[in-house]
Amino acid sequence: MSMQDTASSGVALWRLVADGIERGIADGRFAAGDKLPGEMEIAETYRVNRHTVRRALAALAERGLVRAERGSGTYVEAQKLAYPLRSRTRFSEIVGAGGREPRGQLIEASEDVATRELARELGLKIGAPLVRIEAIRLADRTPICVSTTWLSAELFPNAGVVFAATRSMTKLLEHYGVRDYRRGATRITAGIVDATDAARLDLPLGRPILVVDATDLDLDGKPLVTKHSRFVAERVEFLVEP
Amino acid sequence: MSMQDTASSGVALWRLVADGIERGIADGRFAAGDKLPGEMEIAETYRVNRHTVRRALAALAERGLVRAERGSGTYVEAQKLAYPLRSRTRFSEIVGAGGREPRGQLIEASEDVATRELARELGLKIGAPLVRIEAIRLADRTPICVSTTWLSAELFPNAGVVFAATRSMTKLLEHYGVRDYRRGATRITAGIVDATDAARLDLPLGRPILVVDATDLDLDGKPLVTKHSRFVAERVEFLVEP
DNA sequence: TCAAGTTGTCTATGATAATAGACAACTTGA
DNA sequence: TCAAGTTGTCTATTATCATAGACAACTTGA
Repeated sequence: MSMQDTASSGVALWRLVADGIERGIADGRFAAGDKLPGEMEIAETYRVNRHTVRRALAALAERGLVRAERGSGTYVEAQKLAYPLRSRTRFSEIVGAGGREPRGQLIEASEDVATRELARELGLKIGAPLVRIEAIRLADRTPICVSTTWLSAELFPNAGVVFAATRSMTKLLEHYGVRDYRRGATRITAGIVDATDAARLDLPLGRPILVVDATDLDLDGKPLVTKHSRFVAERVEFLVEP
Repeated sequence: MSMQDTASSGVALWRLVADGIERGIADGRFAAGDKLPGEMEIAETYRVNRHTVRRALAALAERGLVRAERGSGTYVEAQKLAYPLRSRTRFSEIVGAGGREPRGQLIEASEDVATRELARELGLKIGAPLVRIEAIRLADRTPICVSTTWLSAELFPNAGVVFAATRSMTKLLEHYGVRDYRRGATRITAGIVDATDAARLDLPLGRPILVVDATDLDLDGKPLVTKHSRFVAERVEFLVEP
């Protein structure tokens, strides 16, 4: 097939194929990490030579949207989420700014008691009653991180139920009358994903994760919540701004 | 310059040029009937070869958006004026609805006497005194039609002078107290432009014209005026609505 | 280990895109 | 009438687009 057959549109065939695949990624037909159909299969669906498909895939790979693995297939490369670390950090706003849809999902909510570290972070006494929320955050359909959040059970009774309903920490705090809050100390380390998180993050074992410990404060500097988050390293990129 | 130089976009250069010119037509930078810049000038503005510009213009000409005239230039082809044929037909309203400026121009006004056909159309006796008005109508600066209009000289004395002043048949009738009127029988045929009309319509000899004979009636059904109009076929399109 | 399926690379061919130059044919205005 | 400017047409060259076939290199699952 030559460009004449497409009514001589002035647009190269490989570009049409590339646009089609990109649309498939954008609208979720091909999710991040998914394996695309084989080059031969794509060639057949678009009625085009395999080399033309390769040209299209090369263009997408150039932009980092897909990644070819010899002998295995071509995979949708999850674009890294640019995650600015500022005093005011809202997951939903960050994801939305990237043109993606933020989602939160409750995994588990339970009661807990403050260890010495948790007590210090939250300004409570050791053994104070806490609510522990295990949640996962996604951009579009791609898991970005799982985080464990602790709140004082006395200040935020039934916080687990509220989070399950709102799916947003910001809205949870609003529910208890917290109009605004800001990020306190943030510590970042790295590690290897464990089996539990791997399953939750849809990630193979052995992959690196970014571990973030942070405490959010109200405007008076009083601790509200403290979190222990594990980000998929290959899906996120922290931006530290001056 | 080759396609590589445009970051290998997969879109042919001539297509980009064609799209640019088309946008210029769409947003009014180039009005209908306007002469486009010369091929060389376009080539310089887009930094492409003249032949690439010619390819772009050929694509636009294929779609009827422009028309090249050897030795003169390339012109924006006036889109055909959609001319609905209803019982209430006002040239100025039809042209205005298309976003173009209607104009009328008196060519000649003279006295005449009713032939048998004119007498029948106007409900007068053969030989009755008439006013004959020769006028041309334009949309923007493009001639659309020339029409010969006959009115009773007794009912509309000095009609020629009034039309020269008002340049509108509707206003002429208003001047004589006719508040409203409607279209009676309309007959449409086609023919070839004669030398006189060709000059008036700025049209080469041999081009087809639409010939419309119509009589306008007042609200009681009494004939007011009868017309013999010659429309430039390539500039107008009659719409017959149920 | 092996077969099937995948991506990577090579050669080859024809059509199209884009460039370049030259000249013909025509229009316009001085 | 003439010069300048316009579009039309021709040849020619280079690069890209698209196709086709063959085989290598690799992964995966049986």
